[in-house]
Amino acid sequence: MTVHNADIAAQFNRMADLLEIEGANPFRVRAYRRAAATIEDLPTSVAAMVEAGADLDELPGIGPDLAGKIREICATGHSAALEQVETRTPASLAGLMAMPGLGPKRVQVLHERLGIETIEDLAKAARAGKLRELPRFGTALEAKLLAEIEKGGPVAQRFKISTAEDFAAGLTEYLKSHPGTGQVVVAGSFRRRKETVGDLDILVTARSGKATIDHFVAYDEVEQIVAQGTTRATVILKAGLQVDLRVVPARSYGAALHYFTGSKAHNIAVRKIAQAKGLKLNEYGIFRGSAYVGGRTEEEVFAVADLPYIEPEIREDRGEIEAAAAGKLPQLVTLADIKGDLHVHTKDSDGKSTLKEMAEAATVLGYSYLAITDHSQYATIAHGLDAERLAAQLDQIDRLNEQLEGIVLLKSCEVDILPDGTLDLPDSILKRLDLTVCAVHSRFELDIETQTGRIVRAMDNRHCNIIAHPTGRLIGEREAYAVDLERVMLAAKERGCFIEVNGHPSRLDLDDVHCRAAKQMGLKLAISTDAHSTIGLSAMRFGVDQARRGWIEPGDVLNARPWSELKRLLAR
DNA sequence: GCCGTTTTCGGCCCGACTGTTTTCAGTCG
Repeated sequence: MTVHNADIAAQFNRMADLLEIEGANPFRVRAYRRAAATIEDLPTSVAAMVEAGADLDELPGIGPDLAGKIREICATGHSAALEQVETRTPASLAGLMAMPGLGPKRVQVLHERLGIETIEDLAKAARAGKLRELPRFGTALEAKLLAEIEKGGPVAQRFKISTAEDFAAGLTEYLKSHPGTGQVVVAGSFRRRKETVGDLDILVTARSGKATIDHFVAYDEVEQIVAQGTTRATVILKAGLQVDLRVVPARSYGAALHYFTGSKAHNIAVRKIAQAKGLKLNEYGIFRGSAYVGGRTEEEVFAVADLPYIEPEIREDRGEIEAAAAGKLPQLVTLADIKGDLHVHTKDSDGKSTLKEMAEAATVLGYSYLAITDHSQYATIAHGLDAERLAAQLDQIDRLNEQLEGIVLLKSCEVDILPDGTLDLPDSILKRLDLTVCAVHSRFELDIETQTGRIVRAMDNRHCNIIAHPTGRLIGEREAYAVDLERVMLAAKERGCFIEVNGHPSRLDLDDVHCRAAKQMGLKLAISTDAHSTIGLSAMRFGVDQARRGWIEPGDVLNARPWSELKRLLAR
């Protein structure tokens, strides 16, 4: 039995939900949620830690009690304490809390007074007009819940960062067009550049909140106005994306930007520091008593806590505050550091653009090299290259390089890792390449041992340089295949191989947590786009964002180096 | 349930909006 970190986190989150419904000590509830978040963010397997006899108390928010529950879940798959709670409070009630308008108190009332346990029970009671009779329920809430259920219930839809960018751009422009509007900035997880966002949090400075909000809710993409006051409003766009707007005065801009950028855990940690210094920090500024003492810029907010500016991408309370206090913040990699792209396709396999077009587009981006990595023969559907066609392409690249100025095309290939872990092309052709990118595109269903062994075996081939999109996941479409990434990364480090951060917004593979793990083990990464056209080259920014979330610095990145230096690193 | 420059007990972040209330609880972020 494999117990995943997500399984443990799910049990702790359910425990928190059910205890909250029971009216337990809110700080106890918070302790379960905090522990769940800690475990979810952990790049190593908690089950493996338990097996190795590691001290779980070392993890933040995990004390003796929760450490015991973790060990129990790892050993048995479940927690007796949770089962105990579920005998009193059905687990399905946790699902009811996902309904907008229902929190722990109302769910408790529904359960106690009407015996409601499921969404179906809730629908029945709402249709019978029974909800309106309950304390602190009314006809408005009853109708709202029923409408939500008939719409298909709560779907915690998340949007890819690239999709969110589309909506954010249009909205930002629209808001800026309103007279009297000052700054307009999208905060929240969007600003922290998470791979997906659940909603957009937009912050605006303006003289009149009401005028700004009236303008906001009149946006032609608005489907529904969820809430509308004088300083904030919430709407749902026709595409289903929720957008929250907050209006603050200019002197609160920095404090509000910090507050609404989050993450929540980061904010709490900073606020605690301010509080310890006798100051109050909220979205309106920094206050001593009731006197405003700052908050116009984010720098002022951090200064209150004696901290330097912390980049939004790492504000997750994963050690950034301690690093800032110690003057050890990473100098995060930026798009400007990137010297070339190491994973792109052309018309020769399944791309849309020619070699020359790709080279020219890369030149425009200021790159000094571009690795051409068309698919190998196994990928028949992608018109993959066999040794003969690849040889012809290599000759063509040689000829093209003689004409090109300011950029060099690197001879490469995205070679399939076959089910047995061998590579899809013979060494006789691979040895002609400047570098070889290897990837899994088949047999995703293999068990974790076999899949991991397959990838490690591929790296045993001395021509293998970079493992592309190491988990194969497609965000919102396909789960990662079962693979022990830690073992893959360690094997890569031992063999002088590297791992890719695929910048395609549907992949972003490695994820942020494993980028950080790679850095900690001294494994360098390639940030690549997997572009299938000249337009695809622009996805580099998403890869860089993901790497930044993983604390990656230019020195950790293969393609932040000039080709002469990169070439030496690739020799194995 | 965790945690400690307030250290083994007593705290634990804070404000806006809604609906239902007639001064505020519940929810949300």
